[in-house]
Amino acid sequence: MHKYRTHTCSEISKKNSGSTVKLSGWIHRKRDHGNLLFFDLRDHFGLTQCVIENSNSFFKTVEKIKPESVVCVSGEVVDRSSDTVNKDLFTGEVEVKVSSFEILSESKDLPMPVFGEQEYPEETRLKYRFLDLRREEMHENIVLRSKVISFLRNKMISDGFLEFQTPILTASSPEGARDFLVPSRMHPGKFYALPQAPQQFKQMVMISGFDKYFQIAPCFRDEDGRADRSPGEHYQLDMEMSFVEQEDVFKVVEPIFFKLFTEFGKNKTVSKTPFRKITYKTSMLKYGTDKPDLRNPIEIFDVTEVIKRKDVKLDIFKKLIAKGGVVRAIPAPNTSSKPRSFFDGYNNWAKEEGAKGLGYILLEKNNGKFIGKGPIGKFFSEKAIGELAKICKAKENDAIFFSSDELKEAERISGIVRQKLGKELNLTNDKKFEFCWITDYPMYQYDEKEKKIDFSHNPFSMPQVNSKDFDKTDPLSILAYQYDLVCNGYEISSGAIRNHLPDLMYKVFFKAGYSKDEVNNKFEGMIKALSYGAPPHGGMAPGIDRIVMLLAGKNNIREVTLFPMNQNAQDLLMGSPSKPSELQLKELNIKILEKKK
RNA sequence: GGGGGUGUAGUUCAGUUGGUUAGAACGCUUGCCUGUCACGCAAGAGGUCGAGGGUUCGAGUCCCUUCACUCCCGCCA
Repeated sequence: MHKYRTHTCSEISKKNSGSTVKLSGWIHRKRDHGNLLFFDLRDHFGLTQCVIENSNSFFKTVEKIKPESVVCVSGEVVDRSSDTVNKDLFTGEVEVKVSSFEILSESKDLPMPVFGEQEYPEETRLKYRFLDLRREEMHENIVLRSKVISFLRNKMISDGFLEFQTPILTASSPEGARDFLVPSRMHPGKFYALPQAPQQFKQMVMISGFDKYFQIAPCFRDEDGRADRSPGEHYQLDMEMSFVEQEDVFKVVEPIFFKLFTEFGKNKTVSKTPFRKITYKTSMLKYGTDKPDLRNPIEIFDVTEVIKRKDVKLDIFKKLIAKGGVVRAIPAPNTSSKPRSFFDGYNNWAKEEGAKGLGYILLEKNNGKFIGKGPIGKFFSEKAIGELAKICKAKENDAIFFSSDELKEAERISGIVRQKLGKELNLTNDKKFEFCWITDYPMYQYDEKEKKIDFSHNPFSMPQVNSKDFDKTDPLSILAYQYDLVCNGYEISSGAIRNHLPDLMYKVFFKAGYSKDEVNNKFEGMIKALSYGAPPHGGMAPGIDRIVMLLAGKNNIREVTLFPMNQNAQDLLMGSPSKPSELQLKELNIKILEKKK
């Protein structure tokens, strides 16, 4: 007989009745009747109830052993009487009558129980992650993560992609997030950087002629955490293809996501392919964000022209428009009968979020014509109200919120109002995965702080203007072949067709203030590689953690990560980051400066 | 770097207008219990009320400072 087990804890059934089995696992839960004791034995696969009577020589030991101790049990499989069958358990028709009992590893009193669904403080959960991971829900999330990664790997391989590893110790890149640096012992004063993404490497792989590449790639960025963003490190399905245009990438990626979310999405409906394509500009207008939650049917409208009319007397908005601002309208269906407190609540909340305020008007009908109620209703003529309702596709009994400010701020506020309305009015259907592509990102944006033109996304993206016309074009109007994949309000992936033309690369960087020498200096390898025959190529890099989070129905990335760091970028289980020894520092030629207070 | 929230038993929480010995449930310990599956019953142990300072005759409660965690902003090409 095997030393530890003949079966797992989810295997035995009536078929095994009468035979002797050996099981190993954790003591999940004990029910001690004094002279008769039940315990559930748990392993990765499931639970089996074991029973022992006081006549048994192991009885005292079993009574004393603490939950979560690991034990090996053997005994006869017996049928339960019909009134003691547990239908909630796979193995609930039988139980194991303990004939021998061995303790393999004892547990101390638990800082948090494995049994039950009670919530526990994250600090405790992270400190005792191995206990937290034994809990049913976490265990399932991590299994899901593994299955998702297997699915993706299999799919990529069957689609003709080759899986490669790229360096972890690499060079710092001057763009993007803050780098993690690793001191070099052999080159005192010099540092490696951990890759923020294998961006340049994967482009080199294309230039090296491998045609299609993918990798489940760790990415390191020294940025602060969020609920949907781990501090420090995360994983991407990094992929790149040669001789492709944007549409080719979409055609490869869409079926992957459709199948993945259909298979693992807990029966929620998934957007049919091809996914909707929304330009960045349209998305910012209609949804106030470049990661719209399309489960929410509310759309935002620009009503600047209506407010400008002579028969609208809203001077506050008119003044903002005169200063170059805009007015955005967010219709709130069937809310005109809501109490004043509802609207005041939104106004106060918006102010807390940094808005100047949130005007609103209630649409009612009189003799078939719209009239505007509410505090600012009186400032609109009947004609203006009609026009407003038409633009906003509003109906009787709808309310319309207004956000007026400079463009970016008006977009931001209208976007968060739309989100809040969708949620609070129960308009957002949470039984769906709504995918869309956000396309045509601007190549540049104006950096107000630095008073200069800067890249808005990836500087290696191909601009939608050719090299000949590039210098003649207003840089802020130049779009890029740059796209994001968005699902339910989360950015799932970013991607682009890359700029494979060194001549155009210099021009692109020049507009953002980099001379040819600087580009040669900072991207020496890239420029060199592009100068010896580079195929047109493009790809993307979906974030795996966020995908699993969506599939698991969670809104925190730590729920689907084995050993996450906390928000302060510390690993409470392993105790990182930690102080190096004097010897380590000496070898690395590093001296720690005391922080000034 | 900034803003919000939370912090009371091992854990989840309650704690009135500032007023006697800070409570409940789960967990733990002990005892009883042969059909439970959130077993039941009884008893018991367990508290620097995050920390420091202040106001007060008196502070878990009010004020100030600080720390931890968390959410958000900044940041994330």
